[in-house]
Amino acid sequence: MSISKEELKKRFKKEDYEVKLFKEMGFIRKLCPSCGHNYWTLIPDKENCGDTRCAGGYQFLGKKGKNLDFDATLNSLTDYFVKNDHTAIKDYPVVARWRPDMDFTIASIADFQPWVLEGIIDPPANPLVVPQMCIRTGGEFSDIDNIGKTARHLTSFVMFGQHSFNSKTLTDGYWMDKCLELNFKYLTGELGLKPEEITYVEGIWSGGGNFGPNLEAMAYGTELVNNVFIAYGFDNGAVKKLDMQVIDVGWGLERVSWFSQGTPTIYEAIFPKAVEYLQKENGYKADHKLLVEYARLSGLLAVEEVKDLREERKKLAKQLGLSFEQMLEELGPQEAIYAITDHARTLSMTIADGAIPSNVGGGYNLRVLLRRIISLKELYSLEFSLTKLFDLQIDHLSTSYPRVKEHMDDIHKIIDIEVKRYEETKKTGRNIVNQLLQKKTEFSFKTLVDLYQNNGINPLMVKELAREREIDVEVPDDFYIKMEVYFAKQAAKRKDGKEEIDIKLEKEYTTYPLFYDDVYQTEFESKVLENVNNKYLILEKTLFYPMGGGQIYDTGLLVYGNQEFHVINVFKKGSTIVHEIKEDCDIKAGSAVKGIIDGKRRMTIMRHHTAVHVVNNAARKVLGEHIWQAGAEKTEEKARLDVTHYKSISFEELQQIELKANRVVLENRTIDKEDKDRDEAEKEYGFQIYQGGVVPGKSLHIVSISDWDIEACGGTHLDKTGDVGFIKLVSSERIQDGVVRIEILAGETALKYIQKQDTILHDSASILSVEPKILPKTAQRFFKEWKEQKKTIESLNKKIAELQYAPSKIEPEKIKDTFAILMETSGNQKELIFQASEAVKSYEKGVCILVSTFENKLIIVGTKSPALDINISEIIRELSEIAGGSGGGKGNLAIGGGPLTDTIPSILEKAKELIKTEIEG
RNA sequence: GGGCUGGUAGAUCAGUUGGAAGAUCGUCUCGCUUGCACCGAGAAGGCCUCGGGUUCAAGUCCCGACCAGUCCA
Repeated sequence: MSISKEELKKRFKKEDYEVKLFKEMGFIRKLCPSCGHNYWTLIPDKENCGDTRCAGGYQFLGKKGKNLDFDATLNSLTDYFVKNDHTAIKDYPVVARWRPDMDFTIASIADFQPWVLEGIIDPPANPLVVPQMCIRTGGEFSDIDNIGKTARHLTSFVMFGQHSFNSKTLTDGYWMDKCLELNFKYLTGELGLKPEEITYVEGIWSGGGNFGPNLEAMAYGTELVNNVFIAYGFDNGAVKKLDMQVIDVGWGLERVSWFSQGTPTIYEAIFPKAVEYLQKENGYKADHKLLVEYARLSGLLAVEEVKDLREERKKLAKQLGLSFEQMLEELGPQEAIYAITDHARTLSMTIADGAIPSNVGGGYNLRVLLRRIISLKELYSLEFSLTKLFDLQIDHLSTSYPRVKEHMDDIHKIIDIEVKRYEETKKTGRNIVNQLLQKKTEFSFKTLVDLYQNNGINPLMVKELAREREIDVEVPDDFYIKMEVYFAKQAAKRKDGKEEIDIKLEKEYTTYPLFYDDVYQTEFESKVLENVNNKYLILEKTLFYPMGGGQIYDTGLLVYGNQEFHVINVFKKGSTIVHEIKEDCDIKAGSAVKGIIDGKRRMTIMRHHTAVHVVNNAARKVLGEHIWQAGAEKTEEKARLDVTHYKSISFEELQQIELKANRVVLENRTIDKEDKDRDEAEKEYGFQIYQGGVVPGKSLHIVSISDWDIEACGGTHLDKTGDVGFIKLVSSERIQDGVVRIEILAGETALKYIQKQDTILHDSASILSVEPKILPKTAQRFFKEWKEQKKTIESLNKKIAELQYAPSKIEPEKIKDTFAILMETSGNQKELIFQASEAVKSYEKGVCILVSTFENKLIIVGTKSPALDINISEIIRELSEIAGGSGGGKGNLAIGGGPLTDTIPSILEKAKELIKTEIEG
């Protein structure tokens, strides 16, 4: 399926790239001797393609162009493209809830995958532009460690998407000629470049099984924008033209802004205030000349090719006439400042859109970012206020992305909690390392790996702590790389969505969903459109709700003449609703059938579903604005709702949520349901409607509970909140860091649950013969008494043993100079141990073997004086075997036993014999 | 999504091949000393997270649940 880039390259000839613009302007095609790519230029004797490495680094630094800051760049691009017949649409959240395959939005085209690109729904406009904020915390573009060192990489950036869609039905778009014309006009007209300063480099873009030509615009040693034309895909190994051809141009907004300002790095071009704040607080003044020189050359860093930049940077230091150490000392703090400001910006953006730092998924990347901020701060002893830093970045983002400011409180709160958590981790880490240091002075590689993987203590922390005790711990230079080798990479098994039942339909039908019209209806009449294998029926219209949106399917009957068929599963295949029948069913296509759904079951499911919507907002009201739905399930038995939250929900909070939810039920609010155009709905209500993940389709089923909750939801809902009856929150658990699950019951299931709880309470109270309301107090009293009495018994037993086994009270048998006490007694194992040790205490040479029956088994305990040299463990083992068990011990004590309770006499007999043999011979 | 680690006194943690639950700090009492980590003597404080299983015997071994921490995609 995948073909190498080299092979793809052969498919594209000069003609495939020679757009109208090139012909009209007289661009000529040349081959770059440095990188081997073909490129287009207006200068006949141009020596190279103009890409960073070919041109010897960035040439625009220190050169002021149009001087557009972040927001001005955004406006400039938007205005230009709107003027040129594009529609500017609202950006999508950076948390990619509509994409099960990714955590964060990583490109503007991601907004339209999969449904638009697959032709299932139309794009919101065509052509369009979208200022899409994207998050990239690693992967093929840059390692997180390199942020700040490369002058150009950010973990969050705006991909200003310029998209044009072309298919049989989408005819308003444009293709390469127009795209390059627009591109050229923007670069020359708006950015003020001279035509001959621009080169276009030919390339092949490929991704996700598709590919196409692309032309990168270069100027002053930097790539400004890549014009990608997704035109081809594969069909059974053969190349085919795609039904939907898309222009995917992602303007790197920050890159363009940086270019126009010519600052040393992208960071001071985009968020100068935050960078300045950190510099000022620390009295840090970078050597500007050095910085510019470094930044110019930093473009040459082979970030995309190697993970570890160290070797590359050593070469760079040499070019700057510095030793590597000197360079680190000069630039280290500055690079840290860049990284810190970058990370704060990304955290602000992501948290605003509902992400939470955690230990799984995308949340983990956020945790790493925050921990890096703190580590870098400590490493360079930087002084600054985190709050102020975040405030500055929130401000910077909020001009163009006002929602960030709206979530300012959440951002501060979540950061605060996460910082505290990190401090806890470091504290326990310190304890563990210090304990290890008391025991040993050497740390093996394995120990270091364990500390890192299990406790989050990185090797440098170990080294640091060891140094305090003047112990040197050797940390390999390439620790992290070694570690990866150490753990042969476990192939991550991606769970592939859901198992879809594979049935072949003659064609795709659009089943009319009756269940939206009147949700309380239970009977309908319809016509069979197709019967597959006498097992699956397709109807013209149906009341049966198919599995989807976390709501379980309906069950019921289909009646044909006097025959009844049970519907046991209902699912959607495209726009067709398929009914699975339990019995063999030979109803022919075209027949009229009557459908009856299990109304009681449906009603329960609807109660649960509506309850989930009610609880969702109640949770938001109680816990905070950062609450987003992270999953839900509604069945007949119960409903559950997963929401994003940074800690466990307390019992009190759960009760508060329950109270608020039930108030909404009692207020009997109206629930409106309407189908709305997707763009219109998004525009009107925002992305908040996508609580349950995005539902495909051009139009959305919007369910709104008056003044409470609005969601795009394909499920069936009640007309009034009062119909829910009553909501009971059963429990909450933290299913992972950052996500809590609430279990919800509604209506009769809720009542039944309460009754069950009531029974438990009633039964417990009657056992103790108390009123239920004083049960806790009574339980507490009993528990306390039980503990006290346990202790009393223990101390009494000790006393009894002392008295009972005093030398005056017992008559030991004398074998040579040894006193032997062999007898049956009563008590549990612990009591026998007391007794036996008490018995031998008074003798220089004594041995005691006690046997007791306890819980239908024999317990045998033996003790001896330290001075007596016999193998007590062996004796007890032999005796225990008589009882059908085994035993053993160590030192002066041995314990054993067995199930045969009638063997006591023979055990005592044997005991005497064994001891005699041991002592006498 | 895939792993890994841990849960024992109020806190921080020991606990050997399964065989009598421990230390340090803190608390309390007494003594000494007027003091901001003083010293001495003593005491209280444990459903060893929970539920199963194996065993004569489980804090310890096996399975499951819950809680917490952590690493990687």
